[in-house]
Amino acid sequence: MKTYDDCIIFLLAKAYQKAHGDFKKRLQSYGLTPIQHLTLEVLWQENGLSASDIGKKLVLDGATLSGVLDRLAVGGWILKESDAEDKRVLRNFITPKCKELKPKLSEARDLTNEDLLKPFSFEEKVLLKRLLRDMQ
Amino acid sequence: MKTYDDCIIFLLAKAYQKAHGDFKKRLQSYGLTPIQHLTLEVLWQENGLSASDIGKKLVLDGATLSGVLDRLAVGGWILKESDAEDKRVLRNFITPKCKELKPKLSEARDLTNEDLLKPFSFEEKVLLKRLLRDMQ
DNA sequence: TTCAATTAGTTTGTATACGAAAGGTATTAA
DNA sequence: TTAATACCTTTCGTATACAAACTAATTGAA
Repeated sequence: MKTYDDCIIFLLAKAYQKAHGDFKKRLQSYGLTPIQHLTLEVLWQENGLSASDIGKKLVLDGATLSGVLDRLAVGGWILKESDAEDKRVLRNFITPKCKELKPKLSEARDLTNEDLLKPFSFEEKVLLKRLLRDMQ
Repeated sequence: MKTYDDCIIFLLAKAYQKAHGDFKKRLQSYGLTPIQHLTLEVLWQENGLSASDIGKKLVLDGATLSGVLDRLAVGGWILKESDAEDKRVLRNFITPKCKELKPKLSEARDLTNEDLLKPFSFEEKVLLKRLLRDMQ
């Protein structure tokens, strides 16, 4: 390991930086950030999850998610409702506006993914994803 | 693309999160962060570079680097000196303490890289690095 | 030469990210 | 039944990250 260009930490940082930046630009017109979009994605799969649930799925700190969910609520993307059985829990529900825009938003993610993987063959795409998963 | 687990943006985010977190832990006893370490690495290669120079090498925003260099100076890792020829430029120089600790700090980075790549064969390591580079 | 455009660096504002601690609620154990 | 423990969320502090606006210094073109 001589230079930062051969350092996996640096390479991952720069690859993530590019992916995040590209996605951020594509989402700009919607007023959403990448992590906000990702959070909505979890709720599209399973509406009404708590911050704790979402954090487990996305491997994200509760403190981080607290702010993300706040901004999503302020933006009218989700609605927080207190759980009747367990008063500690706040459940997060997709709003009609959010449901309506889902196809467009998912398309934005798909297009970004395609663009990012454009340099690679099918085999390379599969391999890259596997290698990244295996780092965990 | 059905779930975030097949999304390259998400996979990169999580792989980077792990690399960054592991490196952060390993550096904790030195009072350095990963990005601070990376900045020092640039200066070890070429002492006296300006913030602008470093930003070009690391593909980092000037606003970000401004804070990073400030904290490095406060921590006694670098010394800022005004350039005689161009008064706009601040050149950053490694301190003796920083030079002294370089072997230990480089070892910390190498060990983190080794740990992160432990799951892979030699061929997979080379391939992963190439794929990440080719994303740029 | 002069003045517009460019460059270097900082500051401000917004948004992650996480550790630690605080405050409220629920469960378990003695 | 109370005390200890575990859980859910928010707040605080620190550190990236970047856009935009700003000052100061330099360069380039008319």
